[in-house]
Amino acid sequence: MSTGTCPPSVGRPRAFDMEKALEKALEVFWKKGYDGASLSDLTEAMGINKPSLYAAFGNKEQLFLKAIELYENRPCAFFYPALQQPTAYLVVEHMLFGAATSMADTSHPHGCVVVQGALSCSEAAATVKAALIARRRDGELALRARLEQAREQGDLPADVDTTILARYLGTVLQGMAIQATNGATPEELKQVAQLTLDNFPRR
Amino acid sequence: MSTGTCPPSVGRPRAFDMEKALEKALEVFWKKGYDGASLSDLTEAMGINKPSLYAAFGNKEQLFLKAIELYENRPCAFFYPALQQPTAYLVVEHMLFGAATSMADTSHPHGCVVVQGALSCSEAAATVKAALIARRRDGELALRARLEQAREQGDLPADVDTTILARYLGTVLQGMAIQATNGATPEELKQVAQLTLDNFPRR
DNA sequence: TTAATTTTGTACCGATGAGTAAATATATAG
DNA sequence: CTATATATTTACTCATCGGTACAAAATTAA
Repeated sequence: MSTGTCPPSVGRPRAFDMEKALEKALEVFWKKGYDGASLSDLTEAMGINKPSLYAAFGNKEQLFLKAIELYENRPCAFFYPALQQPTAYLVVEHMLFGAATSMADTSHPHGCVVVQGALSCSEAAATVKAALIARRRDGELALRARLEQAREQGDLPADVDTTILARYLGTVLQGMAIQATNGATPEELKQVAQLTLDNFPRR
Repeated sequence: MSTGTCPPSVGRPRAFDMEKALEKALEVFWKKGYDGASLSDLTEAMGINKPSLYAAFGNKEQLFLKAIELYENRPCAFFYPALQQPTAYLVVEHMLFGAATSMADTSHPHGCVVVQGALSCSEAAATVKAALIARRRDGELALRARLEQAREQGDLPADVDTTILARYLGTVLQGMAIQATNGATPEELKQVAQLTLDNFPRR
């Protein structure tokens, strides 16, 4: 039962690049959301037709989930890599400015697909909505753990409540996604990032 | 040309309360978003059938816009009333805690329909998306004007950039809407509000 | 060459989307 | 009572929705 991503050795070879197609699907979901993205939108952008899409990715829901996975693992992703920074301040600085840069980048849709992919949505999107909420919570928990580690190492004041601080930072980051869809420029988002950083508790 | 909301004196009287029906429509749009809310969802919640909806409200798009208008004028709206507070600090305090209370209130859908009603959406929703963006920007501009007035009155430090501060506060408020759809409790949102307020520049 | 296997293109499925035509019901004006 | 005006109900329109059946095409294994 080798259900991996490796292509089978026998049979007609796939005529398109799954990764490229998934990237295109991600852009559609990012721009239009799960409910707003139709299969026609998707197949057109991906350059394939429906049977190919279903054979390769399952269905619309699974395609969305795979697109989200790609989103968080792409080179321009900013959240998890920022956690590797050596100090809490640098972690947050990288995170906030990475968000400002990425979310207003005009080479792809504005904002963050994890925030806006299925926020208010139909019942058909309930599964993907739950998956996105879980991703947002996981991110917040990972940030909290990183801040807690910093606090224990004396890198943050001992009286800081890292749960609240992580939730606050998640709130600002998620708000920046909305600002980006409002049309905020990278500079405007960076001003928000800087103001947030100015208030960040230092050792 | 009296195209007001006053009912005509002749003809069969309307059998439903337009305001009540609009309130129900608002709840549906709030929960499901513009794309995710079907006319069946709407007519079922409103307790009327489609021709009545179209006769009374025009079409889905106009119904949405009227629902948004109702949303901002309802008694539990917190944004514009907060601007009436006598000091910048009190304005922001009322705004943040009003948001924390309202957005996690379980008597209606979580979050804010102006934020999440049409964030990522289909082309059919382009008009309402633009309308929501305009509302968010208007709110931010009104807050900026209030902060600027406070600054001129010496109620805020003279070196405060009210444009950036208003954008930052708008970002936090919009992020709180996302947190609310994540399932954050009123208490959790109030902790974010308090932390934001702790950093607010005082005279 | 033949068999087995997988992808592709076309053409379709039933369900649902937003929106409406037309008949009926209920009111007021004269 | 009659005429007019508006609302309601039912049944419908056409387009699109997500998803699939089927046959042709393209590959490897034997």
